[in-house]
Amino acid sequence: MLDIRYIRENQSLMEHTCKIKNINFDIAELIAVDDERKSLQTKFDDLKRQINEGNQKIRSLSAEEKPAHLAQMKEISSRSKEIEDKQRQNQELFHKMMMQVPSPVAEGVPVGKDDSENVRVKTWGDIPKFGFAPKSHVDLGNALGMLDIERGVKISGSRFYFLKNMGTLLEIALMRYALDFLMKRGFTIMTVPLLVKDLAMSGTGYFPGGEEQAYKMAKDDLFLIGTSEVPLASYHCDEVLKTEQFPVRYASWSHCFRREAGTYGKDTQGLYRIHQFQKVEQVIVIENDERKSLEAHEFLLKNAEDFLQSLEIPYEVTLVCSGDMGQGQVKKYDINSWMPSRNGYGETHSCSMFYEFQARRLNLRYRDAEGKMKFCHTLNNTLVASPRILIPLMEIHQTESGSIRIPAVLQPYMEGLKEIQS
RNA sequence: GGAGACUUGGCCGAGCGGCUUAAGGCGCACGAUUGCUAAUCGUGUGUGGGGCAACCUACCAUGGGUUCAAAUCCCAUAGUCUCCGCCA
Repeated sequence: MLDIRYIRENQSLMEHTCKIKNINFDIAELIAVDDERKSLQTKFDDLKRQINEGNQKIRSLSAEEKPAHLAQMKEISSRSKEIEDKQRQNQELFHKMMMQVPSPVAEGVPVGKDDSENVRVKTWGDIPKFGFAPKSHVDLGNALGMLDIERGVKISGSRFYFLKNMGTLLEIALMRYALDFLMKRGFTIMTVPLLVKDLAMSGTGYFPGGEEQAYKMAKDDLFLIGTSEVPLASYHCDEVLKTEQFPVRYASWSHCFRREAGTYGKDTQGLYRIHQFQKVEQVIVIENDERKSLEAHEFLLKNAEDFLQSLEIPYEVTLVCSGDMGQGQVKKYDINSWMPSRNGYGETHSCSMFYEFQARRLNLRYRDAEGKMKFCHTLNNTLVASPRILIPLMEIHQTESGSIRIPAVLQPYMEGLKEIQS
């Protein structure tokens, strides 16, 4: 959500933003609704003032004066109720519209229609050349007893899977390594609720719009999180933080659930696109300062890059173009890791910067040095998501004999195991 | 799951339907004073909305309702606590 005053003062920028983000929204209509909101508010305030004044007078009136005065008061009161009704409808519409307004993009964000126009800003690592026919993670996993997709489908349907033996341990090792990694970089780690209320989904910007992608617990009005960004960023909602608390750095390990509606037939191979996965996520909350946001954004990116480098996984970083960005994002990097079986890069990380978009929705504020209330800035990035990360990890480190070499940093988390063999 | 009690500003805590657009205290900020990291006194101190401003207005868990008028009465919901039951 943005400040309506900002929207009014930057109408053409806002219209441009809708266009380049492919969001069908009428800024002029919003402003008209806001005009009505203001005029209703003024009318309502005035009637209320009359009522308050009239009420003060009642006690000092004589018995003869009272009936006439009361009749007049009734009249004003019913008028104020009418206005109040109109105001309620107007507020509802206003709020609904405000929730749809996109954030303008930061300077330097490329304009483009979809992910094909994202701009690569960096690559790291050499794309592996195998002296043999490399296997896919599915073949490797099956051969090494690490996964069972067929039975996952049998039990839960498409896009579900079982991990087994070293597959399970490797995933847990990655999660634990990731938490240690972030703790060393100043993050407070958390285990979070996996079921959240609408306020958290809306507050982080997933609703409205993303309802189809979330599993809903109908009886309880709760939603399974698709990322722990949701509970983490919501953690301080409705609170007023102190500047000494910044930067707030939270990391969590969680399971994540996504319906993947509308992706039928897409990425059906293996562990790339599934309904349930585990992730260690980074979230930062800081002051309302664009420069600090940009710094934090680079910090989050670097954490993920360093992590991938330590796992010896080649990757590219892309600056996501306007059309591929979400409604609230101001700037976004994707990290795509090399996946031999796809013969290309596949998205493994998404690093988002929001300015105050989420903080406004979450009512997440702080008092600045002058004592003024301000909305915070929020950012987030993946540190690692599994089993997707297992794709490059298994495929890149496979050997001719069909085993998988374990990167040195993970070995301590695998009781010193250096290689997964059949 | 059953029964009951409670929910007021950063905190504590008053509050017979109109003199409360919330007393008082604590805390906090600023100032004064005092021979000194304390005491005393004074002033100020919530969050939104409208307005250049003075100012007006809303907010006493949340949402409805009654009334000319609601923190105060009624209904519903949520949360906290206590007791009972069930259970890992």
